[in-house]
Amino acid sequence: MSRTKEFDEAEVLDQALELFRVRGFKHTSFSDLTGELGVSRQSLYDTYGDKQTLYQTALKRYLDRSLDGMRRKLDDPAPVRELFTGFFDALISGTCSNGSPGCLMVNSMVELAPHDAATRALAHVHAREIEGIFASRLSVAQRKGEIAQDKDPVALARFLYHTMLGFAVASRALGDRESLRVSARLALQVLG
Amino acid sequence: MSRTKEFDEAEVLDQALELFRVRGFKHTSFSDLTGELGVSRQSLYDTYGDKQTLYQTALKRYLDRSLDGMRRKLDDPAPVRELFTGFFDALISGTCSNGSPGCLMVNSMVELAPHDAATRALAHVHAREIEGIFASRLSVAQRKGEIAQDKDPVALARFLYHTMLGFAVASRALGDRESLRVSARLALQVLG
DNA sequence: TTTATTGCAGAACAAACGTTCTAATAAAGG
DNA sequence: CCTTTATTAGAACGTTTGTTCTGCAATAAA
Repeated sequence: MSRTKEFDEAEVLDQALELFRVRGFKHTSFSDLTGELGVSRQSLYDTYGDKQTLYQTALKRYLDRSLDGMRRKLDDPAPVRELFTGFFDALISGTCSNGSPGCLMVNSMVELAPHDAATRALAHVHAREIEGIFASRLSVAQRKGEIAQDKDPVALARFLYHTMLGFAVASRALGDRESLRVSARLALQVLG
Repeated sequence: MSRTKEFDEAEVLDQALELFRVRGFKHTSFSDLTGELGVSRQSLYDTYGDKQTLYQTALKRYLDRSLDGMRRKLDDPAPVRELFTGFFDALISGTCSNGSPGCLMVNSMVELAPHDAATRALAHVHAREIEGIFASRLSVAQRKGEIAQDKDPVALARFLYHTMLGFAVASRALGDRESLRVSARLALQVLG
């Protein structure tokens, strides 16, 4: 019974995500969304709820996808230094790809986290999970003797996370990919 | 001739700056401004121009003040490592002080730089100047033998700038001051 | 004290916002 | 076919936005 949707639910969600990523939450109006996505107002509301809910859904999707990608990329027996070098290079090429809209989560952390509890919660998940992924991979490396015993994998992980945040800002506002790659090399010197 | 203003022009500008810093540009309405600043709409317009101009003026003021402060703090013959450690600690305590609204420039880089040329220009000034301040101080240290000859002061400066950006985001959204201090120590390991 | 000029308060404005209502449309089951 | 249910397009809603207009108050010079 009933009519079928004229658009792909997941695909349109991704388009909305991309729009939010480029323009931010407040700077993206509902008219922008219906215009760019080619979906009517009512359909958006029926499918995703109001603007805030849509944003939150997109952000959650982005977070999940990011974490999955990171886990996959770091689940590799290569030497840590090489591994993280490649990891950061990929991140810089990706996040900083043409037009460089940066990272939706970092953008949200700046625009919304201080005033929206849900976003703040997701930001904390982002931090905790990525630090966890980094730390566990660094621990393995430490057991294999690739990293000195006196280093704290958790502290190293946090540091790498913080530099990641900086890269996201730089790529969005300055977009100097090459010097970010150089910075990544320097950051990874902390591994010893 | 004529009437005198009932408010201090510089002081109110600082209040506006602080409001923008906490809430961002789009999330701060003109009513918010008149309400919190205790100045009438018309007076704000007469004194500072429209909202965008007011923001830009505040941002420029913030930038100048920041750069001056940094120059002053780094104009010190102490050993670089100590000097930068103190510098970052102060920055973390300041930017991350209670409520931690972060850095107005970093917030602007994320919210406005991609779509506002004037903000983007100020962001580039921010980057160039701070990198310059860092680099020149690092060069002095290198000449004094505090830093190995094979290191590139400009690359080091850029790296430190990028980590600074990350700290601003982390302090705004996560507000974990202590682990930022630990990260700062790790970042400064690149000095050798 | 008058006059000229600037500052201020609040009403008023059009435009844009997020959201909802209304009516027409399309598909699937009977 | 008809009925039912869901989807859609577009008008409409009330708010809020940034900005301006209007009228009055205060100051300093003449």
